[in-house]
Amino acid sequence: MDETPTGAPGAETAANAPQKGTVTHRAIEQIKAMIAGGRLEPGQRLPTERDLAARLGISRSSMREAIRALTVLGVLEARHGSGIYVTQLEAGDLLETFGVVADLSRGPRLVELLEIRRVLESTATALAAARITDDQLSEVEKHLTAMNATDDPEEILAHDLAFHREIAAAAGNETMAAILEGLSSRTFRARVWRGYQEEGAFARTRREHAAIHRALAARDPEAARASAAAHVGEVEEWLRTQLRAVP
Amino acid sequence: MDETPTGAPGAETAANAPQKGTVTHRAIEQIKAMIAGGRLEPGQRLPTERDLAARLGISRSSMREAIRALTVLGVLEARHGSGIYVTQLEAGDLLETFGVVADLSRGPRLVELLEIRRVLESTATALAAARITDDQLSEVEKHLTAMNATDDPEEILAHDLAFHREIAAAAGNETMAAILEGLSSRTFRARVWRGYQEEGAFARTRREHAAIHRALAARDPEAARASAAAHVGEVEEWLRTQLRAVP
DNA sequence: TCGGTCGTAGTGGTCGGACCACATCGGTGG
DNA sequence: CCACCGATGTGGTCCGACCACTACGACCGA
Repeated sequence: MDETPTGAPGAETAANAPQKGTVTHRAIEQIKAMIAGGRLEPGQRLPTERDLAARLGISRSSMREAIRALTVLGVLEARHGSGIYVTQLEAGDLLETFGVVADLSRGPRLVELLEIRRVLESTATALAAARITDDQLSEVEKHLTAMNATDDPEEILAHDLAFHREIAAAAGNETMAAILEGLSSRTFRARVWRGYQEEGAFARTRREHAAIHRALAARDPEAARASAAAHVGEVEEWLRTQLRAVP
Repeated sequence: MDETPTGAPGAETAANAPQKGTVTHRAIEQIKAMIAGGRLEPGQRLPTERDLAARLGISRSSMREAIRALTVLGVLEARHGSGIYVTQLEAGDLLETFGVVADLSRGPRLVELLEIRRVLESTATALAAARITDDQLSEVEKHLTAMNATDDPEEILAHDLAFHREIAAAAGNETMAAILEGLSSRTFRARVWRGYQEEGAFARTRREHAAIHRALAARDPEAARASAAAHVGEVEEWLRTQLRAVP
């Protein structure tokens, strides 16, 4: 796959790629390649930092930077005193960084993100309407009633998040659920939500949630898609006018 | 705002976390917070590694790991000999890592990713049908004809990618375009595409591309959405049967 | 004066070593 | 048999040195 058996008695394995970018970048690519190539399975333990560094012929410092980067990306997981492991490479592991995108985006980007969320959320809700089990539905209802039973913004937000999370989970596409999770991350949600709810949108939000739940209970994908799209669309439109007013 | 007059373990220093996780993790959060809080603008130059390390009271090594991680995430950009800068925080900068997700996903995850691509691609194509300019349309046509004029798989793939890239760009949602870009990254596309095209799907692909182009030229969003969904759906369905056959 | 050249200071990139904090496992003694 | 404890190995942190590159200004020749 990547060997270059050209002479070179000294170096054997992995000693290819002349000198692209930084050595750390090279190390990152090597490890990613090992995983993509199946030489490292999810959950498997890697050699020690010192070993890895020696194998690629770089210092431990540089190797640590590479490992740290992959850790932040959700590809690796370092356990102090134990070792370095490949994550399960589940959607949740890898897409956690999606929240960073949402948190650092501003202005027009926020609207774009909401547009994407509208598309995905409506699709997920439609799928959920067709697949949701009774247990999952009752879980959704739990958060719905809890959300309507309090007026503590923090609590409302928490149940709101859980409400949509349950629906996304019921859609059966973990990757989609993970992305939606990122698009609803605490900070992102808080930034937009705060202003939105301050304008007395509680009642409207409540109606929209009720409509979504009704569609789910009726197992009506079309109604579910429409109500979810409208729900996100309301926030989206509000944000759009906000940006127009205060550019 | 947040001076740290050396030492003083008593802890004051506006806005600082006690001692969660690793110091590197703390540094990452601090820098992210600085950007999210507007204290660091896109394109702005950061203090030197040595300075930053001193300010947060950590070693340069740890600070370097933090910077490296943020660099890989597309938040920062290090220029050898010059300094460290905040990226423009455009969709492309931050979502580059999305390609990693696509490259490392396997099995059922691949289908999920294609499902997401189908949803987003069809939406983007529909939007493009309503907004595309004549110039952009001719650009799309260029890649379409070039794609049909050769039988070199590599070249076909390149023009295929460009074809969809142009359409995504015409949709006017940079973030969506960036995500789709990641979902069509070279390696991801190559892994799925290769097998798909080996089964003589060229003709079918050609027809589907023609249909998409026709819808765009007619400025017909509905037709565009349908043809794009069908296009991705074909690949998706093929992959689904593949996984069923060889689990 | 103008233009290019060359030093030099400052920056990120790399390295090696040292020590600390924690997890794990085996042996020990009850 | 179990609880304890120490040894060992691992990642986490720090330090100091040096290299490679960039930026900028002083210098020199035309």
